[in-house]
Amino acid sequence: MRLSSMADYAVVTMTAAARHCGHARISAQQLADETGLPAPTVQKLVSKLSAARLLRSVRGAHGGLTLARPAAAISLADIIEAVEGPIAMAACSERLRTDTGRPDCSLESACSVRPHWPLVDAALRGALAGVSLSQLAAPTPTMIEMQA
Amino acid sequence: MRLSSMADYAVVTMTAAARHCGHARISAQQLADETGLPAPTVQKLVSKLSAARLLRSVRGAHGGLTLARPAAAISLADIIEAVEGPIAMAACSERLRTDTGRPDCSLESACSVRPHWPLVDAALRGALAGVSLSQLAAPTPTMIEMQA
DNA sequence: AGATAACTGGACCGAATCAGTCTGATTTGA
DNA sequence: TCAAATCAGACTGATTCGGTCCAGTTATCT
Repeated sequence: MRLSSMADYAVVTMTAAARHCGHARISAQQLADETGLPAPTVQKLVSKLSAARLLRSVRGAHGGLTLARPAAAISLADIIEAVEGPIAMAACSERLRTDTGRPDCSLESACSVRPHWPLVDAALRGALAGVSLSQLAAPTPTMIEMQA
Repeated sequence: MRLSSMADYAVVTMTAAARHCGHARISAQQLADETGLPAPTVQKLVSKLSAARLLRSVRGAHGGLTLARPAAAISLADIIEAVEGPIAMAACSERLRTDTGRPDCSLESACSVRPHWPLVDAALRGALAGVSLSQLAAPTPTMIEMQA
């Protein structure tokens, strides 16, 4: 139940970017300086975040990064999925949607827990989707309401 | 956002134990046979689950395991925390409650995201606490409602 | 047009965590 | 007293992950 370090850093990076939204474009190097994260790590992160359409990047001299959407329209679930892939608690629930049907869990079709995982995943994703980037960027913690 | 294999197996093991609740005590070996998991792994799991007061173990000849509480009173959050420790998304939110205050994240007090993690953790835990073992043991998936 | 600045994508390596196994100690019932 | 079964800890091998570096591409400024 812990987040990977990369996903953690991604949240910090997006929060830093959100503070500069509306101002100028910000470079990956600048984000690294502000967050204290190593520059190559930030570069790797912004690549994934751009591919997921959370950041918009402008190349060339005086290029940089901006949020692709307003901070209120970006959720914690978006950020985590951009870096870690789809939210799936159990290995078998991830395979349900991705691959060839080749079994790796010895139980497989006989597993009674298996059909329940997608519902759990959805519940978890709902909780994370209820937290917006603008809430995370706020200096004072705000109430987080859960939604179905 | 993925569960560790051990936590995954713990859910499967608890589900198997729930199906025997009310009947006789069941041995760790029996659980291993039914779930298809290696016996030493199941032993390690039941140790943790017993320490967390989710299973009650009876030693000696004709000993075995039973649920410590009715399946409806055991939540997915209980099982996961028994195996993985407290639910904490970010490393720093775990340290908030556990240790000496020694910093390992270079941002520390200046980190603007930090105060928000406990709220996220609570939201996530709430979602997992809403899923009971009796729901997981049911052959047909049931609706999972979220609660604050 | 040339040079510079910035993002893009991949390969690579060291380290830490984790899954799994084994062995010995403890407890209970016959 | 013997046998059965759980309990607790250390150990090991492998997989994954964090982090870095490099070459390539694109756009602006002089």
